[in-house]
This record gives sequence, structure tokens and C-alpha cells, in this order.
Amino acid sequence: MTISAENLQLYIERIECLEEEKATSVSNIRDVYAEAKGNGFDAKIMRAIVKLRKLTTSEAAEQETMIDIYKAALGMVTSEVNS
Amino acid sequence: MTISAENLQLYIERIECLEEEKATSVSNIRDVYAEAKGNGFDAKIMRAIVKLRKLTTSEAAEQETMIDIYKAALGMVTSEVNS
Amino acid sequence: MTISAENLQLYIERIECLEEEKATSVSNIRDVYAEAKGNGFDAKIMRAIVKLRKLTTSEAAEQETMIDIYKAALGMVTSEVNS
Amino acid sequence: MTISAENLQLYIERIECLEEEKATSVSNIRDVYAEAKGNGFDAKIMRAIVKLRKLTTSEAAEQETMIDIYKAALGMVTSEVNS
DNA sequence: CTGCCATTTTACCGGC
DNA sequence: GCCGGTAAAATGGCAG
Repeated sequence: MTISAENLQLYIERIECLEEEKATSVSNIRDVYAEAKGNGFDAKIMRAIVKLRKLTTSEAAEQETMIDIYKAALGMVTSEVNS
Repeated sequence: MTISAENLQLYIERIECLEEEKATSVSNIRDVYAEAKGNGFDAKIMRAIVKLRKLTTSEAAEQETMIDIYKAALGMVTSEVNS
Repeated sequence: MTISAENLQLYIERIECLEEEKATSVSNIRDVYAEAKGNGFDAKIMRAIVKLRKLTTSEAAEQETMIDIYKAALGMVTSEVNS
Repeated sequence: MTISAENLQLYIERIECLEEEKATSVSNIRDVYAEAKGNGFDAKIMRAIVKLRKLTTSEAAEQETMIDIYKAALGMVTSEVNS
């Protein structure tokens, strides 16, 4: 046999373990939403809030990227716009 | 009424914490695939394997069966559906 | 045979035809970028511009959705913020 | 230098036009799947079929072989790798 | 050839 | 309980 079965086995096991961890987190998140809902909160709105707070962060990075690109674009133009 | 902004705050925080956990797991999973790849394994195939092991035997079989039926209907090799 | 092979055949063919169309468009898009690049333009920047112009439209809808959700949220609060 | 904003404009417009074409195709494809589903076909399986038909026979076989090898390495049923 | 980005597919969640 | 839409994951394609 040419592929090292042992190593493969170990990788697969590590992955499956991590996936279990992940599944637990997902499950817990669902539980919190459910609990909140049980106390009168609207899950949809909560999701929107969570999403928004994520975006506020990651969107900044995105904007930065865009700005960098446009800086580059401004260096590029050499343009004859009014031709 | 006792539904309070404070409670909402707490729920949001719990969720965000759990999402961070989840993100960590996801990141770790990616790392393991990357490491495996670095040692000559094929990540795509590994993903297929992990998925297979998740499926119960009957589910996997059922899906296969369906695909075979459709293939047969289209005259794509394999088996005799109309026997 | 229990699934109507003919209908299936037809659906598959229609899909494959449409996919071909789509592939042609994709290919043409690539060609335009390549041509532009050949004339000194930076494809990356062009992609950013195209993306931006798309976002400006579809992001408006997204924002609307968010606003609606928050309107609903404001209707919901009944809040005791200062408890 | 002749690289002009006007040319850029034209390229962008051509791209946007082609992207619209592409979007139409994508939309039509979705519609066909929806119609098929409405007539009792399983869209997921149909997608699998379309994908299969794209793959050359040899590619499909190769992938299958790889999966079997990995499965064998993990002691997951099927075949004898080390023969 | 590797890493990144876009697209596509899958799974989840909320509504009917 | 199912369906539709929405978000996450995975695959594939492109540039460097």
C-alpha cells in the first residue's frame, strides 16, 4: 500500500473531532436564539444585529481594499477624459 | 413588562462569543486540510470521505440509487432500470 | 420504468443548452478583460469598478431590508433601557 | 498616449452588457430546475447528473478510484488496495 | 503551481 | 411539515 493509511486516519480523526466542536457551537447558537425567542425577542432582528456588527468590522477591511485599488487606479490614469 | 435591552445585550454577546468559537473550529479544520495537503494528501478526496462517513449507509445508498435511475432514464450507461 | 425519461431528457437538454449560453457569456467577458489588459488597463481595477457599480444598486435593496427590520425592532422594544 | 477614459468606459459597458446576458442564462437555468421540480423531479439529483455529463469518463473514473483507495486506507469497506 | 476570488452548491432558518 | 429564501461551505477558475 502506498498511501500512509495511519497518517490519513489521524487527519480524518482530527477533522471529525473539530467538526464535532463546530457542530456543538452551532447547536449552542441555535439554543440561545431559541431561548431569546422564548423571552419575547425576535430572532430575525437579532440575527440582523449580529450580522450588522460583523459587517461593521469586516466591511472596513473591504473598503480599505477598494481604496487601495483606486489609489492605484489614480496612479494609472494618464487619461484624456475630455477628448 | 420585563423584556429589557439589557437582556438583549446579553443574548447578543453570548451569540457572538459562540460564533467566535465556531470560527475557530472552522479555521482549525482548514488548517488540518492544508497540513494534510502539504503531506501529499488530496484535500478534495478527504472532504468526500468525511462527508461519506457522515452519511448513514441507507442515505448514501438511496442517493446512489436515485442517480442510477436518472442515468438509466437518460440512457447513460450503468444499469437496467426497467427490468 | 416509472420516471418519465422523455421529460427528464428534455429538461436536461434545456439546462445544458442554457449552460452553454452562459459559458459563452463568461468566455466573452474574459475576452474583454483580456483585450482591455492588452491596451494597458488593469483588469483588477476594472473588476472593482464593475463590482462597485453592481453594489450601488443591490446594496440599496439590502439597506432597505435592514431599515425595515429596524423599524420592526423599534416597534418591538418596550424596553427599560435605563434599568 | 492614447489610453483614454473613453475606452475604459466602453470596456466597462461591454462587460456589463455581457454580465446581464449571463445573469439571464443563470436565471433561466434556475427556472428550468424549478419547473422540473414542479413536475416531480429531484433538482439535486438533476444537478448531479448534469455535472456527471460534463466530466469526461476518465475523470469520473479516476475520482472514484481515489475515493476507493482512501476508503480502503481507512478500512472503510469496499476493496483491496494493497493487492 | 499556489493562493485568491468568484461562483456554485449545500444546509439552515423562518413562514405558510 | 414543506417550501422558499438566505447564509455558509466547497469547488472551480484566474492571476501572479
